[in-house]
Amino acid sequence: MVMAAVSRRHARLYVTVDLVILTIREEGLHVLLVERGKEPYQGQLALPGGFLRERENLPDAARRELAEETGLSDARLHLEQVATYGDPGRDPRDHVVTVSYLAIAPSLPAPVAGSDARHARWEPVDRVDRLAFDHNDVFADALERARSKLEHTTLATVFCAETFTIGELRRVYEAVWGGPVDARNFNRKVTGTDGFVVPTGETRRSTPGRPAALYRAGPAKTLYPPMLRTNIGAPTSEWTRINTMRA
Amino acid sequence: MVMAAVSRRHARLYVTVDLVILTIREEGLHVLLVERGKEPYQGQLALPGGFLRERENLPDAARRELAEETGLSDARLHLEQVATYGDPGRDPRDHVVTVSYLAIAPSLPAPVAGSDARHARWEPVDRVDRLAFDHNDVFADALERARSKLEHTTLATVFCAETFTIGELRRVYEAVWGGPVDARNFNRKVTGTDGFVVPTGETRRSTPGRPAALYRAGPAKTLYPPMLRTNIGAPTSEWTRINTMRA
DNA sequence: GCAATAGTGTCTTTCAGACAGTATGAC
DNA sequence: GTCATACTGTCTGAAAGACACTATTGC
Repeated sequence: MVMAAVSRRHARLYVTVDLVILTIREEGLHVLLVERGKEPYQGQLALPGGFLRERENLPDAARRELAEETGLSDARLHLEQVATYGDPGRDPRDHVVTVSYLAIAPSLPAPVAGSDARHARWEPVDRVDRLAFDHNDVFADALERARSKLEHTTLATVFCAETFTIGELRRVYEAVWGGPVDARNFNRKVTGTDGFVVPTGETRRSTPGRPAALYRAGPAKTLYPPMLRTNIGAPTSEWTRINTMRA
Repeated sequence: MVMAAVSRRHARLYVTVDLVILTIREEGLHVLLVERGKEPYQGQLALPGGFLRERENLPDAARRELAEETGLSDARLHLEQVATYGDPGRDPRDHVVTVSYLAIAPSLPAPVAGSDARHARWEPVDRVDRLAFDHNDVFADALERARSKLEHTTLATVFCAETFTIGELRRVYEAVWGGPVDARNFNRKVTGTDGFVVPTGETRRSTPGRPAALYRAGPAKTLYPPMLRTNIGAPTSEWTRINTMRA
């Protein structure tokens, strides 16, 4: 615990917006990370982000950064503020306050479209290790927010394409929560909750197996009662490994 | 919707910390408000707050402001960050970013001890009307955070004194949620949840009626399963009025 | 037929909601 | 005794957890 001298002067500082962009790829839940090109923490991985500009809104800044990094704009995209980090020592150069945003995107066919893909990449969330600055905390807080929101809201549909199967939606929950979810009880809950999903009438035929009915996101935004993630702890390497292999 | 020109320059701004300090007084849930002594919004009510200082932490700034306004320090006090507001137009003078904190204090015998009580006062939450800046939003978000946290955590004990009765704890829920809670089901839930409250063995004798057993806060921090506030809508003036009269 | 995925049905247990009744004090 | 508050007990219904079985495709 370092006791820094606190000045009496009002601080005038830079504000940045950092993004925790989550998506689901074949092998599970991923987060977008960038490799830092300059000091400090040169060469280390960090969350994408940037400075708030003069006369700019916080959500606008987040959307701008998101577009710069992924090429994604408004369409079917979730963006929510998570927390703010203002430790004087979190950036060795200067006192910088950062506001973190959680972004959730549907599975992207292209990896990182129309961006500086040279230094940006999707990383499996359970491989995230030593990020620059205090980004480990920022990331952990945002991930927990996402996990929690799946319990109380219909947010999971944002991870999916326009239309999706119940199985795909269930795999979203499994990927985010990091554990298996009973398919039968999940079906009951999802189809039984008014406005969660609405059937399109179409089906999707794929490799062996019965074709699955297609749905799209319903008007409901909250889940009452919630779908609680009991007994699903940290991704036990056991389940994660098995599931990673199968997928 | 005003479209302000966004500069390309990085903004260098003042950061403030605003506090939503909740406590329960005889007549229900109250929030601490201050009357502004100067422009803008002179004479209007606002949330207490102040500027972040150089080399100062956000939580430290919040604690400092809290001590200045209420005289309360660490002891048995909940403080948590809620959200950050950065609209360029939220302060007419300058672009100021504010981080809001929710503070929860036990019932204070003295109103506002050791502070500039001249301009500070406790206001019933359902009488909060037209606050300065965007403080209506800030307040609403923090209040909703408190209401939600009572569902999933044991936070309600922070509103109480060191020892308390189940009835007192129930009145905390009723005050925060703004509706009646069934005493019998509440007792079952609270005493049946491991680590929520622990009996002290003592009782408290008061005016007519059987003495109530005293408890203190247990080690549990979360409630699983949660205690959901179903069927408790906005404080229907009906219940609020009745309860306000009785108390 | 087999393999693989999709979907339905049932039993049990936990727990919230909705009640009525008993207990212990002050007066 | 009355009044007021504290506490316990029971019934019911909603819903989650834990199972096994049927259905529809490709091969």
